[in-house]
This record gives sequence, structure tokens and C-alpha cells, in this order.
Amino acid sequence: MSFAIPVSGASGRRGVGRPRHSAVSSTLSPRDQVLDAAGRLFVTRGFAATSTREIAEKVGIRQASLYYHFAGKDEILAALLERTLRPTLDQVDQTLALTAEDPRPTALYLLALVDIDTLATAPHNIGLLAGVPDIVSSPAAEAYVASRNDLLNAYRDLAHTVATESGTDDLDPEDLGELVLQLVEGVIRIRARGRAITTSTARSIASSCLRLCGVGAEDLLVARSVAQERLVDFATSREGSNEITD
Amino acid sequence: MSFAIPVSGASGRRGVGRPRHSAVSSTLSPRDQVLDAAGRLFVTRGFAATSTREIAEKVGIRQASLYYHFAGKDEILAALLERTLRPTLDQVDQTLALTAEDPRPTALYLLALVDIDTLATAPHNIGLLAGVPDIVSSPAAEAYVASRNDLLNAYRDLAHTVATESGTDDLDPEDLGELVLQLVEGVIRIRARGRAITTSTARSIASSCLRLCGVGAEDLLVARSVAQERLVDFATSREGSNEITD
DNA sequence: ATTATCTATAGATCTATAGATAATGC
DNA sequence: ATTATCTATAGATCTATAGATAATGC
Repeated sequence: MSFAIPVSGASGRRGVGRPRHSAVSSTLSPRDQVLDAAGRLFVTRGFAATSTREIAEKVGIRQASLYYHFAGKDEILAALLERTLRPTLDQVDQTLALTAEDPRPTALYLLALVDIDTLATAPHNIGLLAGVPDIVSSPAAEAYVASRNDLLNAYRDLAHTVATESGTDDLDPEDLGELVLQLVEGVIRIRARGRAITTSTARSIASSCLRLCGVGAEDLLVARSVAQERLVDFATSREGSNEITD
Repeated sequence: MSFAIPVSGASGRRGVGRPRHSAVSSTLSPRDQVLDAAGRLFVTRGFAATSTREIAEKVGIRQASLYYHFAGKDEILAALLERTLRPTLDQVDQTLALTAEDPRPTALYLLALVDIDTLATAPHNIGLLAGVPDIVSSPAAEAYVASRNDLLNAYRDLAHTVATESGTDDLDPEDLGELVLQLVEGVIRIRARGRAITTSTARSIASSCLRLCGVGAEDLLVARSVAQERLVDFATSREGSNEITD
């Protein structure tokens, strides 16, 4: 029993089905074109403020045609969020496994770095939707919210351990975790202001996370260099699809 | 030429005008009741996703009656944002003046502390609306966005100076400012998770801002104690309306 | 035959305006 | 007379469904 995968990617794109009223330009599958347009609009105008008509217009199809690909606006959102968070969550597990034997600062540094990279390269800075009332209160975002919570817990545990070791444990673990994640998500704000995220920026932010947990200058350097080694393994195991390694 | 102030506050509240279909409960002026209800809804459901009907329902009036107090939904938003950011901006000027003679870490610490307090005590955690696409893309938020930008610049300048002095200037000033503000706005996230913001939490977050800028443990302690002195002056000059002083 | 679109439209909103009305104030 | 509400409603959306149609695939 294998169900057909709906030809996502640069496949057919040569006129199956009735032609559009305006010519097809993109090489993406129609479904991906919708997600792309929706993502851009949700981020710039907001979810509730974006109508299905606007999305369709950007894609170059009629409003009703959206419903061939998605059951409704909510499902577009759900697909978009899923696609956005999936890579991070997968990488989190790998990252934690990879640094299981290392000192915790190294693990925290690497987790932050991977996360920052994902946010920095996500299409349309889609991470902006993370904490928005519009989105979070939508039932379609339930899975997304739950997953983001797992991520938050990972940060909380790591950050708390690191802070305790360094004697900078004046904050409640829950609050500290929130702040570290907040710092990581700073890339979203930086991107939103139109600034580029360089490798150096990513490393600096990840370092900031350790400083926040009270890690001193020497330990920080150690964490950075060990993390860099792990990252090479990581990138290799993933066939270099990650650009963080310089 | 003095135009009548529309009786904001616990004044009349004794049946001028046609009675509401449901009894008045609040002691606030009708206008403030609208802002209160709208604030709560905007934060939980989002701006575009909240209808004027919902707002009116919470207030206990008919939808059309809103238009006696506000020209439209946008104007409700504008009034709400204005009311929210005003105190911070006023305090920022005072704070910077108060610490003009102090070392920059002290000034940064105090600015963060004042800002954190404002966000921590703002009704309905209204700070949540700060970076939301919904809001930011609305023309009604123009003044608000501009003001928030001034605040960001204040953080950028202070943080950059502090970071340079401490030799932790690996981040671009723009980016560093963004991260410090992001950290301060962490209180919004913490509140959103239903956790209380104690004085100790506020101080820890402000301290985190200095750590982020590379301030060492000893200098941090100095900044904290000097800032505490300034805060006493500050609170006194404002007749103790600020709760930060413990 | 299957696929991906189209046109047309029902039904449910939602915002804002017009004009009536029920209180208090003078 | 003034104020703060009410009722009623026009006009503009917006979402989603039904059914037709123009391509390719077999």
C-alpha cells in the first residue's frame, strides 16, 4: 500500500489540467506555489488579515481554485507551519544525540546554532508567525504550538544545567529557557529589519546564549571550538545541506 | 480655548444617555471599557481576527455604539498602542537623564529595568502586539512603530558603548541592540505563559542584558547597586507610582 | 479518464452610517 | 439640550461549494 506522492517539486509543470487565466511562471508545484505566496502574505500582513483571494491572486489562479489543493485557509496555515518547524525539530534530536558526551555548554551552543540557522534561512522569515495571537489561537496551529513547546523544554533543561554549573542560577529555569529561546529568535527580528544573518552573526548569538547562562570567556571558547567539530560531523552526515560550516 | 476632556476615569458613570441593553458593571469610562475589552481580545485572538461585534459584546453594548467613541477599529488600536507605549517613552527620557553622569552599564541596566517593569505591568500583556504583522502593517500603528524604533535606538547606542568597553563587540551594533530589546521583551513571553514577574525576575533579566554585552560579574554588581540608588530618586520624583523599588 | 483549473454564486460575515430613543442637565 | 445608547440596514467583503471546461494521459 503506497499512496501516490502529489508530485511536489519541479516535475510535470507542463499543462496538465485546464490552463490558468494567467500564465504559469514558477517551477514549483502548484501546491508549493500556494504555500509560498501564503507564507509571504501571512508574514507581511498577518494570517487573519490575509484573504484567500489575495493568496490566489499572487499565485495567478482564481480564489476558488485554492480549494483543489487545500481544504481551507486553516489547512494552508497548518501545512506551512509543519513545513517550517519540521527541519528544526528533526535537527534538535540529532544535535542532542551528537553532543550527548560533550559538556552541556557545547550542546547548548550547538543547539542554538542549528536553530538560528534554520530561522535565518527559512523562506520569508516565516518564524515571525511563532508567537502571533492570530496564529497561536488557531486550531490549525495546535501541532505547531506543541512542537515549539518541546523545543522550549529542550532549551530550558540545557540552559538550567549550564547556569547551575556556572553559578548564575538567579532565574527560574522556566524563565531562563524562555529568555534563551527569545535570544535565538532574535534572528527573526534582525531579518525583519532587512539585515543579513552571516555565519559570524549566528555564532555571536549562540555565544550570547551561553553568556546569558553565565558561561565565562574561556569556557565559551572551548564550547565554540568543540561545537564546530561536531558540526562538521553533522554536516557530513547530512551531505552538506547545511551552510553553517562556512 | 479649552475643549472639554471626555470625562475619562471614575466620574459620572450614573446614567447619562440612553441605558445599555445590559447593565453597566465597570467603573471605567465607556471609552476605557472599550479599550480594555479590545486590548484583551487583540492579545488573545489577534487584531484582524477580532470583530467590532466581539468587542462591543464584551463591553455590553451594541456593535454600532462603538462608533460613538471611536471612528473605527483602527482608531481603537491606535489609542490602545498610544496608551501602552507612552509611559515607557516618557520614562526612557527620564531614565537617560537620571543616569547621564553614571557609567553606561548603569544606564543600560536602569533603562532595561524600567522597560521591563512597564511591560510586566501593562494591562493584558499588551506588549504582545509589538511585533505582530497584523498590527505593524496597519497605518494606525505608524506612530507606535516609530516610537518603538526610538526605543530600539536608545538600546543600540547604550549596548554598543557598553559592549565596546567590555571588549565583547563581535556583533554589529544594530544587531546587538535588537538582541537586548528582544531580551527585555522576554517578559512578554514569560507573562504569556502565565508566570508572574517578580522584582527579582526583573532584575535578573536586566542583568542578563549586561551579561549579553560582556559585562563581568564585578561590574555588574556595581551597576546594579548604583541603579538601585537612582531608582529611589526616580520613584520619589514620581511619588512612588512605580513598584520596582520593592 | 484524470487533472487542474475556471465561472458563478450562496450564505455568512463584518464595518460603518442613518436616524430614533431614553436617560440626565439646565 | 446634550449625551450615550439603541435599532435597522446598506454595501462590501470573504469563505466555501457546485458544476463546467480545457488541458494531458492512456
